[in-house]
Amino acid sequence: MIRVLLADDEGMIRSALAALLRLEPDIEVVAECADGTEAVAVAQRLTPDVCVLDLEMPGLDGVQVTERLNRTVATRCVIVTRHARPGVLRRALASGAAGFLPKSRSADEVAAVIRRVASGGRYVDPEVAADALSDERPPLTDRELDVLRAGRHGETTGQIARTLSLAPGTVRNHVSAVLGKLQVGTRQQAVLLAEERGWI
Amino acid sequence: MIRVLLADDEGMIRSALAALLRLEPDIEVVAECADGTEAVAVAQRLTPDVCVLDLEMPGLDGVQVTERLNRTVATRCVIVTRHARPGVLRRALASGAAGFLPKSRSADEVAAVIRRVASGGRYVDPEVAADALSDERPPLTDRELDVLRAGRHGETTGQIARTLSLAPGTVRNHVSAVLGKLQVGTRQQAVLLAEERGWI
DNA sequence: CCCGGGCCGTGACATCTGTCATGCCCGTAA
DNA sequence: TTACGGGCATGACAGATGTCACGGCCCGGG
Repeated sequence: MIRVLLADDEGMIRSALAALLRLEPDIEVVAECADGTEAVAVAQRLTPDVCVLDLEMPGLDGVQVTERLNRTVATRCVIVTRHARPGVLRRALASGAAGFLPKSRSADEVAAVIRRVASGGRYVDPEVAADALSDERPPLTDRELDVLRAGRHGETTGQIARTLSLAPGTVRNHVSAVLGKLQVGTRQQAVLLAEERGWI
Repeated sequence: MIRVLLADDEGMIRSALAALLRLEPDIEVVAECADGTEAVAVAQRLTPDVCVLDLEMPGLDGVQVTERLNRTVATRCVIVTRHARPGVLRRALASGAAGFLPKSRSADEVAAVIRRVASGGRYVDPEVAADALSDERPPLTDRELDVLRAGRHGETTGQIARTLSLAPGTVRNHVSAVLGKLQVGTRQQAVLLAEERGWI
């Protein structure tokens, strides 16, 4: 019997998956969680064989949950996400995830991936993997990514500068470099593009 | 037997719901669609009793699909969405939807709502309805909303002005009014807030 | 009728943002 | 060691953005 923890902030898909998985004779859903923090706590208590984690969750996201669990619990994590971009896959694998499945795939595949991962294997969606190999890796430097992250929600340059302890001019310069590399004209467009590609 | 069409661009949830609904003895899933345009075409051909439509879809969104179907086919639409805000509910009901269900609800409820709608009733999620009554309606004027929409993706003021056939100054003035009303400091923050609240 | 209020459109002005040239620091190759 | 390249930080400058005060339009109430 494979003991599974399910974490997704979207109740409908979480309960639907749980119901489907309960129909499988060799799978037992031992917990359902609605956010990352809860998932970590519950997983540490129950030590499920496999954790199926949504990437986008309030509190800790799927990648952060995976990192913590890999350091503390003997469990294997499958990350499920709506935005299946090469950058996201890279982050997921770097965090130690054993499986990666876009939500564009059918629900049937979840059980199959769980079995594979539970038996010690790994699973990465072939299509995203192909993209990740042909690959565009972020052409941005660390500091440039920092600036984009700090300016994600339309923060003013001054605010970004304060959060990063920089002079406003420096922030503007990083932004300028980004705009050039990404061939866009606005900070907001740069942020949207970077989110789109899973760089931040 | 209630004949149901399911439309959602996220394959995992679509297939999961379909699988669960097929377990219900009185419900038959006659079609699954991945975008709005397809949903309209298929619904016109099959005339299902109930259409379950995701709000966020490529091509036509759930509200637009509902509008078109209400003009052409004898079917009833349930709109399902991840972002269940009063503004969204308002738009959904204005389009003639018979049901409104946030994705935060459990998957079990879908079948219940389908039955209710199929028998001529309406269903609106009580929690969102309460929010919509206590109500925050957009404090923004039509033109201000136009400007926000045109500037959604970080477009420059000049571009916005051109798409709306306005002088740049006018656009700036509308933006300024919005920033004041919404108590934020940036156009991007205003856009994010308006999207958040379902105003655009 | 005339007035007031709300919304729209516009231009002048101050401020903020992006561009550019520059200097610093560090790791590496000659 | 020296020279070079890359990333980081900064300030001066030009252009875009937001603020403000103004005038026109329409509608409903004295």
